[in-house]
Amino acid sequence: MPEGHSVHRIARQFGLHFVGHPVRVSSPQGRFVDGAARLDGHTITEARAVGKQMFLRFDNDLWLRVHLGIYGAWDFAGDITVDATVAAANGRMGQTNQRGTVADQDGANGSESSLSSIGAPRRTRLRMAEQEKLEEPIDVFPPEPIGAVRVRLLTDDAVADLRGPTACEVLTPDQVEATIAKLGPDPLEVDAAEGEERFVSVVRRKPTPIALLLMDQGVVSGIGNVYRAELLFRARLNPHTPGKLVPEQTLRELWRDWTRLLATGVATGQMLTMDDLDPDDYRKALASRDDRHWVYHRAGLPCRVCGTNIVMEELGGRKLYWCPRDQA
DNA sequence: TAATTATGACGAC
DNA sequence: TCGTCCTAATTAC
Repeated sequence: MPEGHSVHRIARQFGLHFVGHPVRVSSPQGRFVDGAARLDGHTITEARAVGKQMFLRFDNDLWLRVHLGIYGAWDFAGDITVDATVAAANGRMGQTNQRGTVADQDGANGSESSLSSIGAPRRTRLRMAEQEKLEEPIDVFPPEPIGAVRVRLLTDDAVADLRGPTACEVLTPDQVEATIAKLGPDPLEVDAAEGEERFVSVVRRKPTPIALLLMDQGVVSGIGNVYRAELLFRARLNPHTPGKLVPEQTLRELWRDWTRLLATGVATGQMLTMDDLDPDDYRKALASRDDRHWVYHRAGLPCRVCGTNIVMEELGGRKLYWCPRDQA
C-alpha cells in the first residue's frame, strides 16, 4: 500500500481542492451506493490522515473513512495540484504549462515553497497511490469514470475517483474517534514527545520481533513494508530482536528516524530512504524504485555498505529484507 | 491470454 | 497460520 506518506499527501490534495466545496458523491461501480447517498450534496469540511487511513468530514457530521489497502488508488482530475518533484519523476518538467497547477519545490531536500498556477484549468489527471503518476490530460470535465470506481467525489472544478480500497465506509464522529484510538502514534498527528513516549513504552513491553512491531498499526502508524525494512537497516538493528530487548535509546532513534522519513516522503512524494545522495544518485533514486533503498527489494544483491548479499525472508506473511552482516 | 505480483488488514481456525 | 478481499500493472507463455 501507500504507506503513511502517500495518505498524508492525498489528504493534502483534498484539503487544497475539496475542503470547503459541496460535492456530488456517487458510486459508478455500484458497490457504495448507499454510503454515497448519505454524503451526496454535502460540503467537505476537513481532510485528515492518520497513519494509512484518511478521513473526510462532511457538513452533516458524517465522515468518509478510506483505507487503500495494498493496491487502492485515487485518481484526481481537473483543478488539482502536482508538485515539482512528482512532475520531475514523471519526466514532465517543462510541459507543466498544459497540465494545470504545479507546486514549486526545492528539488534535493524537498521542502515546499510557493504554488504557481499555470496554463489550462481542469485538465490535469493525477493518480495518487504509493507512487504518483501524471496521466495524459483529460479533454472533457468531468471525465467518464474508467474501471471499477468505488466512489467518485465531484466538485465544480475537480474530481476524485477511488478504486480498489480495502475500506471505504461512512462513519459517525464516535466511530471515527474509536478507529483513531486504536491506532499507534502518527508523527504528523501527535506531539513529538508524546508520540515517542507512547511508541517506546509499548515496544518495550513486548516480546514480539521489532520487525513485526514496526508494521503493527496499533504500535506506530503509517509504516509499511518498505519503510519497515529501511528503518531497521538505518538503525543497523536485527529484525528479530524482541521489542523488549531493543535498547531504549535505539527505539527513540527509530521513532525520530520515522518522523524524518515520513516528512521527506510527504514533501517529495517518494520513499527516499537513503540520505545525502549526490545529485546523480538522487536522479537515479527518483527515476527507479530499485535505486531508492538500502535493502528493500534487494534480495541477493550486495549490501550497499558491506557487500554481503541481502536476505529475504517471510515474516508474518510479508517479505522482509535485511543485511545479515550490518544488522547482525 | 494467463499467471504473477504488490508498499494491508481482517477473520476463521 | 491460513484464506480472503479489493484492482491493475507487469511478466510469462
